[in-house]
Amino acid sequence: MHVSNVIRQQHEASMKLDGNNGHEDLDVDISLRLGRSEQKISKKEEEVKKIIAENISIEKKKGSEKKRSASGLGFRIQNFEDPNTMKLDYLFREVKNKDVENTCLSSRKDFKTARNEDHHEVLEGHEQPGLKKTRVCVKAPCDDPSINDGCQWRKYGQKTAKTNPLPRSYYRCSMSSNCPVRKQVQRCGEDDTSAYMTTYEGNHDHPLPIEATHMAAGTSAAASLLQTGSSSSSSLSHFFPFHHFSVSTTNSHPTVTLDLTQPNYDPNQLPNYPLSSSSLSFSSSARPSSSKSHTLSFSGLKSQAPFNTYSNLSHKTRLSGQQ
DNA sequence: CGACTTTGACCTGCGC
DNA sequence: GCGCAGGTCAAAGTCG
Repeated sequence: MHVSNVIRQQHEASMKLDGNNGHEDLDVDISLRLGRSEQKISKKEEEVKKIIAENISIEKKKGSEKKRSASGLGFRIQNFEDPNTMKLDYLFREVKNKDVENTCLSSRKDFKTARNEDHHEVLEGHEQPGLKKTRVCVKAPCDDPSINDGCQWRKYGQKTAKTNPLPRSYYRCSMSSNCPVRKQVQRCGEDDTSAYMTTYEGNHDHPLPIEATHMAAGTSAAASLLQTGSSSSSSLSHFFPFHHFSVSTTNSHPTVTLDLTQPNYDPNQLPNYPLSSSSLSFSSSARPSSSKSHTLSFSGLKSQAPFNTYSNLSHKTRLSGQQ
């Protein structure tokens, strides 16, 4: 929503200079969703690609859409003037229309209720029976397990697993009395005190501070990709060139693992993929250890911007916490 | 005194 | 059904 507002403001300013109405042809829609689903879309990947190709040609004839149904799935950054991101929208829409075994998509009713009037909405995930919540693991380089990710957490337990001598701490979000979000923090290795694995589970039921919103957006994006069925790392890396990216399913928990301890990715190695025009990357930095503060930052990448307002927009949002 | 942490007990899912 | 292990509860302790 923040990015959307910035885009809108800059676009309106640009339109004023050009003497046009900024509301006429700008329609940026950002949707994030964190829930759970089965992963059966990948089997239909080829079919979906065909559908995408067919519909893109049809849609180009129709021109830009001013209004469209809320049929997105998972993470979606739409610039309706951008044919590349239109492809992503078609992927979501057609996957829904085809109802790929109707296992990983929310119902139309869900989208109706999730979308508000000004087209800026965070779609809530709807849990389905038989599959546990999607988890997002973030391996972050830091010497303090209490990474400030913008949320307020209350520790409710600690356990030492038999298979792992390192204790695991359990936290729940204390910003709201009924917030279901929980996280687990565990040191990555016995001889590795410089990195912690944080596992997030659930959706916040309350407004988040902007720092936490960025974090939630990043993790939600990763989880949503998992839901779309892009289960292979190579496929996911096309969407999100993270430092290191892996997907696993343990105990029926679909899990996306983001490894921030890996070196920064090389922009020159970005795959030549249409969707790279709207992607996210993760980066992290640890301040001098004496300060006991750590920062997780999420930066959006933009390449080949066909939309002139992007050229002036810094997509880098920074999530920082000080203790 | 309220919020948070600690920690042993308890609950629950899963494999055998 | 049983036992194990992960996850959660809740009372007691700690801290500001």
